[in-house]
Amino acid sequence: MPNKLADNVIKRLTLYHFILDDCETQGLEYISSPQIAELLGIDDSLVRKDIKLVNNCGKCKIGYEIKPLKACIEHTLGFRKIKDAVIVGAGNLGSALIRYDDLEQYGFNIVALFDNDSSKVGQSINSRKVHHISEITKVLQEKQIRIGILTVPKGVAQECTDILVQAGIKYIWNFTPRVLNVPNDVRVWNENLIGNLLSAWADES
Amino acid sequence: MPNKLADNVIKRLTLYHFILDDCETQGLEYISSPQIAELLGIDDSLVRKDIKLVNNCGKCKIGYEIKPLKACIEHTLGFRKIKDAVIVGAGNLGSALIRYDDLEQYGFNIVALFDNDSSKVGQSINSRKVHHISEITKVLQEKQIRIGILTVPKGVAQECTDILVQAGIKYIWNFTPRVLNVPNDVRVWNENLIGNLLSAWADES
DNA sequence: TAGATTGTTAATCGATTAACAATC
DNA sequence: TAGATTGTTAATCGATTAACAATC
Repeated sequence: MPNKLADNVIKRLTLYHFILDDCETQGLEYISSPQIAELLGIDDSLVRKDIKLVNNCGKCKIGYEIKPLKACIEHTLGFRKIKDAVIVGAGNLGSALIRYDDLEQYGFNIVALFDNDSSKVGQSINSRKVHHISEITKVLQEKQIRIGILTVPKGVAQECTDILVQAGIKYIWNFTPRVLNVPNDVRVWNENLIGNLLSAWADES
Repeated sequence: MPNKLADNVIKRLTLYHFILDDCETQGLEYISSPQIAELLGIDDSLVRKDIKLVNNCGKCKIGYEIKPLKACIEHTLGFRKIKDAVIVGAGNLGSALIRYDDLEQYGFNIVALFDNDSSKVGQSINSRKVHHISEITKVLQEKQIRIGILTVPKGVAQECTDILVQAGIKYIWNFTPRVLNVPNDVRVWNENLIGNLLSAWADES
């Protein structure tokens, strides 16, 4: 990534990519910034600014060419670069994520799952093996994995985090309703489903 | 909700609630704004400002009393108010969400699921019935439901959205990698898992 | 040409951070 | 008292919006 983009920009670029992918499926060739802005309820000049950051140029009166713009976003956000990750917690959410093919399409490769339930250990979900949590250090170090997805019950969230940190994980995608305590060199993304849903719903008086 | 709070504030308040819940489990009685700020990597004055918005008062030198603060956040964000919702798409993600007990704890009550796969229709998942998508208008209007959770394959996302809108849904929690086209009076929250994960990972050079 | 669109600068807006008096 | 903390105002920072010349 050339210069670090702001989080908001990355999220919007991802949404633009969804739109472009959809347009491409429909066989369209061009799209304009007001069209994108309208779909997302944002200002069209913001769309143009964002697109400028991925080094794509539009054409006056016509807009942006869909295929190259899509490729620019993919390149800038690193969709093509394979990012290995593991899932800790082979429960419902963990199982759903490993079957969520879109993750793979955007470059995230789930290598394995971990759980402490011995009835799950040894099984395969979507052709990925479930290991016992005690094997985590071995597997992570063998495969040099830096991204961990945490989908365990909240009661063991911190305990599992400590194990992940110990094993050398640097990015934790946290689906538990818990705030995790980690060293400074580990980055946590709190998915915070509850907070997102509540803020969407907060318009309701 | 007295005055509409900013989305960022709502998300932070939810994270504070996670922390308070954890502290309560540990039997703690007080917590200070620098302690909360440290856990979240934000400024302590921001924490105090947020807490002021839910009408809770701290004590100099001691901090905030955990139980009442937790209750204030619950009241302001409406955790206690039951919010009925339906899930459209009884696949892996939909099935995982209906089994995700934390949603219920924060006041979201999933009433039913809908799918077009006749092998799923009639079954129950976590004691909620799976209906055929054609029944949606009937069920929604019967139960006055305004929140829909969309976990269908992206190819049918817009089609299902149109059905939801037709049936009177006003809030859509969108888990598909698609931007949905809706009328002005319908609010969409794009969960955008991909964008969130990419922005967490974007530090990596 | 007239009109729609891009690219870009300036202005605005809102959110976060810094600072500090008041309190216990 | 000394020190830690709250509550709050002012300053800063960054993100979004408005405006408009250039382009086709």
